[in-house]
Amino acid sequence: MTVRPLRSDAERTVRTILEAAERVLSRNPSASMEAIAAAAGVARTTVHRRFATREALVTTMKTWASRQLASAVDDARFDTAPPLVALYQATANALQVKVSWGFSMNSAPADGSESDEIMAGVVASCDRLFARLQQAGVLRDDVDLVWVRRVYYALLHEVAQGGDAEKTDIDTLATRVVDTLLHGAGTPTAQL
Amino acid sequence: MTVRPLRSDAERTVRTILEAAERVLSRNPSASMEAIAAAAGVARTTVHRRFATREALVTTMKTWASRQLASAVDDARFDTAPPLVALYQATANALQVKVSWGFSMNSAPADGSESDEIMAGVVASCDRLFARLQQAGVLRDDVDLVWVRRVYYALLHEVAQGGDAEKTDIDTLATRVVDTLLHGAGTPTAQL
DNA sequence: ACTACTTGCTACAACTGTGTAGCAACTAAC
DNA sequence: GTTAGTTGCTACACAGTTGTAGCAAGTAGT
Repeated sequence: MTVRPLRSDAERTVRTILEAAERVLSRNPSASMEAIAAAAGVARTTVHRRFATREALVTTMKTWASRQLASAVDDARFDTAPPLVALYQATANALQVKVSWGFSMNSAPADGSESDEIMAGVVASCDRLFARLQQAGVLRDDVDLVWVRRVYYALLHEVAQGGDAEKTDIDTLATRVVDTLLHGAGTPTAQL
Repeated sequence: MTVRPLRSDAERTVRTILEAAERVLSRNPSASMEAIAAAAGVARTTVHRRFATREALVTTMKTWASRQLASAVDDARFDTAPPLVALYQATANALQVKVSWGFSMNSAPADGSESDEIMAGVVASCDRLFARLQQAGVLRDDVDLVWVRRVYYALLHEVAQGGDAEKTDIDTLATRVVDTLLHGAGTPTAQL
């Protein structure tokens, strides 16, 4: 159920396994431990030495990914920088994490788990930022901020999963997300 | 691998199983045949009588769902109605299908399968519609139409999955999707 | 050399899921 | 009443996955 802590260069093995698991599980969420071990270039028993159960492995992946995302958000100085700058920075930073850790970030974490709490914290930061953007007149007054956040997450997801994530540079992708979130795809005069 | 066709009221059983499978698999994509049978209120062997293998069941679900989506698109008179009307209609119709058949529509169909071809046809119709919208001046000239379609799909997905899908009426949801797609959430003056 | 640590390998037990077969019972049609 | 069709149930064979244990071998530090 929990990770068995070992010594020295085992650290490296753990990282290797986590990255391989992310690679494999993002393609096939129900891939076997055997497949993960093969991708990591280690024996299946070695994986079990580090992660007692499959569940423990996945939990660790989620925690690991959520921590990286939290760092990415912190680096954008969400609460102090001018809101539009923070939004752009956070988008670029989050994309970088999301491209490499898509599986771990998309599968919902267990209630009360560490990753659950971290992700909830990120959502809270996000909501605060959008509130600031609305007060600054960047977001319309009549939009539902929860909906805005959901759209923002969906756009991040879309851009991170799309095949262009590897070959297009982060800034182009981030610009696309923020621009679409703010202005959509229509002309200003287009009316429903 | 294929569905075994039987006679009379077996038709009803098949529908029951398909709907139960959708309900169960949308919550847990790797749920067992046992769980699906239980949800359908039949014995597991009965499921196997209709669908020789698990794969056959899923394939049938995808085909079924994609046909319904194709109907929904046809009903919107994609190619003849004024483009904005068609977009709104198609959105409302598609949402109705997507809410009840989320699993079957989201999981990628096998290459060359019937559902694959149907879904490809829907994408083509969709792209034609967006091209017309661009020519009509509804969509900006500088936007990438492929990106627009991807955002549109993502918005549909978001709205159909969100908990509000059951209790909010379809027109409100469709309006939300189209409005967000066209204008985003920002004020016209907001600049990146 | 000795020790601690880690790994690969083989083997094994337990469990789960899948697909098939046979049989008794029920239903509707004729 | 007979028949065809359908279902539930039990049972079984088979595959694959998970988790554990033991042992030989390799590496690094002392």
